[in-house]
Amino acid sequence: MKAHLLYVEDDESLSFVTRDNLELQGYTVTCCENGKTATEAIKKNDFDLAILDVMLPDSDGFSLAELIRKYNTQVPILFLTAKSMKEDRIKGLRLGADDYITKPFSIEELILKIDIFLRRSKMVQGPVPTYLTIGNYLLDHKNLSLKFGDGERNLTQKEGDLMKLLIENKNEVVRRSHILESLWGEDDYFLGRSLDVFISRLRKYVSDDPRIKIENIHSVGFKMKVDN
Amino acid sequence: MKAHLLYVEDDESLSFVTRDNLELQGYTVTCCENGKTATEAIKKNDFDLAILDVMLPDSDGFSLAELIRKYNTQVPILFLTAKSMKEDRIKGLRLGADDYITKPFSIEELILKIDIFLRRSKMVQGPVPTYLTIGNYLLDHKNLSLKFGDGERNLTQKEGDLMKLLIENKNEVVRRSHILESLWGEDDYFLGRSLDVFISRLRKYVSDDPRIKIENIHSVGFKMKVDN
DNA sequence: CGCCCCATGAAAAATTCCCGACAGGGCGAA
DNA sequence: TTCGCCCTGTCGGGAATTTTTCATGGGGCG
Repeated sequence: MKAHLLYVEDDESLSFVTRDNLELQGYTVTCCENGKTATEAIKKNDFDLAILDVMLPDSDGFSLAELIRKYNTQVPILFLTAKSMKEDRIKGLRLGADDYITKPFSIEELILKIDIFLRRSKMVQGPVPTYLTIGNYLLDHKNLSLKFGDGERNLTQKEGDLMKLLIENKNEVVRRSHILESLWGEDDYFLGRSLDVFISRLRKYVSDDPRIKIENIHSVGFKMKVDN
Repeated sequence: MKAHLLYVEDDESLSFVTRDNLELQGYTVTCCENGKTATEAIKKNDFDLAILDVMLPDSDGFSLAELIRKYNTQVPILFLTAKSMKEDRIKGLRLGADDYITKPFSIEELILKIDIFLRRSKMVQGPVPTYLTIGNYLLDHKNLSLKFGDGERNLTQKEGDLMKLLIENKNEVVRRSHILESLWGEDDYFLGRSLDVFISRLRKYVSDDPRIKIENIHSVGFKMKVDN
């Protein structure tokens, strides 16, 4: 799914280039040259992100931001300011803008910022973290290794997967059925016993840090807890 | 819950003031003066946001950012740069930084940015926690846990379900037959005795808050009452 | 007063979990 | 191919937890 951007900018020669670049990046761009058309566009569409020039012939970016916020309190808004005026910046940020970019800007920087904000709103996938931590343990799931202090233990695939699942849901209940389905693909009584065995093994592995507990929730599942 | 910030800055006179201001804003701040201590802090803690000076005596903000990203691909990272060097900016942004602030910066602006990023990362965090409250208790039905102050107790499925039912109808009568049918699926004499046992147990669980009472309505059902 | 309902502790029953021991089988090394 | 190791799954029996049942006593209501 392509992200849909609103781009309001009165300088046509600039907007033409910028728009082109953004579309090359795979975004759908709605371009407006003044406050009036922008207002209409805002009313008609749902955007994933808005880029607003502060100075417009018949309006200004701040009013547009306010309007956008009436429809949606979440859309990231980026302001384009000619000078880096501190007052402008702060006013914009207060209104719920997420960032400002001072002209002249490099298209590369703009695209990076757009990605950052879209990533946060889940439109763009970020990379997977290399390490997961719990207490003083460090799980490197890709390499199936569990480090503690300067010690290190290799895990088997299943051990690693289970550990990952528990850490990703630390302090929350993970249901047996959920574990069985994501690790074994099915859920029957005997696999349940196998799971118990793995849990028992993991308990041993993490027993060096007394703050970590893998609690059983009777007939529901497990909860990996870590005290502070 | 307070947000926990990592702040890496080698200029002590600056960091002292900044830290003070941030703490006044209600943040918990871990302050580091060099790359070494920062590295340790990153390995040991989970932060909600990181503020990194680009220039450090023994390291630089970029390496720290890379390290942080190995543990967590989501934490917002803000860079502090002495000059607004384009190269620096872009390098930082590529590494997954979320913004940069050029020194000298106003504390107001810093705080605004922090708020923006924290707000955003909270929103992206999984679904809104499904808490039900009664008095000073907090029921997380999905995780079968009942919190009171800083204590927490795990509930069984049935206990949790019953608690939920009562809280959802707080200050209203819930009929025995209704409870039995929604928790046990049927309504006979012995299940009724079981229900009594559960009610009795829940009464104990909520006895830390004297305002909460589970009243019996003779031959009708129960009412969970909370005074003000 | 007498009957039914409720409260609650205790004990029994049912279910689920734990974990040591070990077996089958995959896989690499010799 | 055979051997041996390691991962995984199976088993058994005892432990632990949850749920039901039971016994007793109190209290409301007609």
